[in-house]
Amino acid sequence: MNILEKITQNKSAFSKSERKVADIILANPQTAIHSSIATLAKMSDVSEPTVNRFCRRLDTKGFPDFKLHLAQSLANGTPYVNRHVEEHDGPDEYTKKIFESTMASLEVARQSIDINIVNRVVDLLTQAQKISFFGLGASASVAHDALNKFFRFNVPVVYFEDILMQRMSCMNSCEDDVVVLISHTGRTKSLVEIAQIARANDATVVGITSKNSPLSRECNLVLSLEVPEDTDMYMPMASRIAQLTLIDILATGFTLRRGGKFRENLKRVKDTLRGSRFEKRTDN
Amino acid sequence: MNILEKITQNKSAFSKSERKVADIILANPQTAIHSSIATLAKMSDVSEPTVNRFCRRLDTKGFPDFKLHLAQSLANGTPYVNRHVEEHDGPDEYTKKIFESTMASLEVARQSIDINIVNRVVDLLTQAQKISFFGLGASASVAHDALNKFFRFNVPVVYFEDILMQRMSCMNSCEDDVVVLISHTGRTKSLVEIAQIARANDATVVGITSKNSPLSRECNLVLSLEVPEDTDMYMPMASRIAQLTLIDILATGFTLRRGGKFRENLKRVKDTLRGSRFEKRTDN
DNA sequence: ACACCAAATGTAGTAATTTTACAACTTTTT
DNA sequence: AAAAAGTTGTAAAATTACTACATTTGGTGT
Repeated sequence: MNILEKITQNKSAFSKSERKVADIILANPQTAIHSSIATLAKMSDVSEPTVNRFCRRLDTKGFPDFKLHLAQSLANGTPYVNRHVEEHDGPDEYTKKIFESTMASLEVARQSIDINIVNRVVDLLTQAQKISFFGLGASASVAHDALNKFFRFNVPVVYFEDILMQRMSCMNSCEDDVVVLISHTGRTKSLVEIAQIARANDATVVGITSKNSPLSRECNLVLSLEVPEDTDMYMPMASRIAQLTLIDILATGFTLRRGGKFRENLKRVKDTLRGSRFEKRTDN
Repeated sequence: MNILEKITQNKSAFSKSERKVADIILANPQTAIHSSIATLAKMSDVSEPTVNRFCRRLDTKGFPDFKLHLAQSLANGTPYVNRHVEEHDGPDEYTKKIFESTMASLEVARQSIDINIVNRVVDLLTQAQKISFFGLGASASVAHDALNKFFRFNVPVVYFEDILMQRMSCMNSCEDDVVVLISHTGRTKSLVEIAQIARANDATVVGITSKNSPLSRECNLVLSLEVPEDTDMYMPMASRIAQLTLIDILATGFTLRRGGKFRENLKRVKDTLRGSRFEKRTDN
């Protein structure tokens, strides 16, 4: 995707003159996007068609199209080509990289989401008698967060960390209940079992998990998030952020569906917290 | 900076025909950057010079320059100008808006972070005898997530939801303990009290909270995150994502500080989970 | 070492695109 | 109601990018 990355990668496949062009562009990409093909050719000390051929080699339609791609790469705030954290990275580098990769993952997640399913899940949630959120490990905190959000809506909402409690809760579920199961991989055995139990008791099971996973096959509805996880760190990071954002979306859809008066009620819930807080000074 | 925002802002200052152009571009910016001035003029049902004049009114050098700016704005992940969810928004709109506002908030958060403090906090954490993560309400799930991450590092790590448990834990803390307190507003009374208790017992208190808040004044180190929160929804959304990303950064810094061997250990922790999961089919 | 072939590069002309200059039309003001 | 200011479109000019072809370069086999 990123064209600057592409240039450095393919550099070896370029010809001598094309490499001249590549060097000039990499050295000063900001100037490149504001130059015509003629000036760029002169700067690189090659002919204009060479610049054009260079652009095509990078799978762009031509020079103007190349400039567009380049402009986008520069805009992303991704001067750093590699978003993966490396051994020798200092705090400034890994901070930058983690922010950038998180944002990039959100972008990917956004594109992978099926709006129709979002809508249907919101439908289900608004009509539910009881809503349960279950997840294990890293996804437990996501379920925890969902509890916090939906609790404000004054609907019966359930969350357990303990798998036995989760099972018991699902055994007692009935037709108008919705069980939301969260798992990045969708391979956690006990969650799959819980999905089965919930369905056996006529509850509707919604999975926030990956497509074609064992868990997804047990769900009535699957909100799949295809998030590239940086496996170097051996920790779920981006996937969990995407799940949380999805929770935000469901919660938002929920409040919108309930209408304006409902939102006023939310405000009251928030105001209730005031007693537990220090007042904000009004002099700033 | 962002040209799409600029268009909607200046929309009232435009002439009738220019507004036609603005509408077409706002409706389909992705198409606009790949069109010539002629096709865009035809789509907007105006003449080519009108499009050109439109571009100049937005302080660009001309149509190609305008396309460059537009491309950059789109790359930034900010196609829709208004990121605030509104009453009448459909699922596609609020989904898009929430993703975009979340990403935008991360960008703001990134810029507000003080790398030096990140580095010092990582220092503290690597040297800590015991690490505690406490938060209440929406921040509880962030603390919960931090527990999940740091637990993998094989360091004594503590997390409680219950404020009495939090207090007791802090009373028993000693010099080499680090207490991380998470609160978006920094005005939650009991958390401020916990900070005081922890400090009285010689623990180092790190706050993930906003600058100049009551909580921040009680901390030894403050990682301040200035995140614009969309208060219309009366729910913490973006702030919490930023906090989680910060936790990711601290965890990453922690593993990097500990070196390569430590990371192998992490892999083993992850592998241990395998027994509780369904195997991934290898045929895809 | 020379001839030959293929790949690479440049030249010059062509096509597409954008911009300018000016004329016609609309709207507003007096 | 006429003039002025502002807006929009037409057509030509200028810029810019692209194509076809010619030349050069570098490598390979005899």
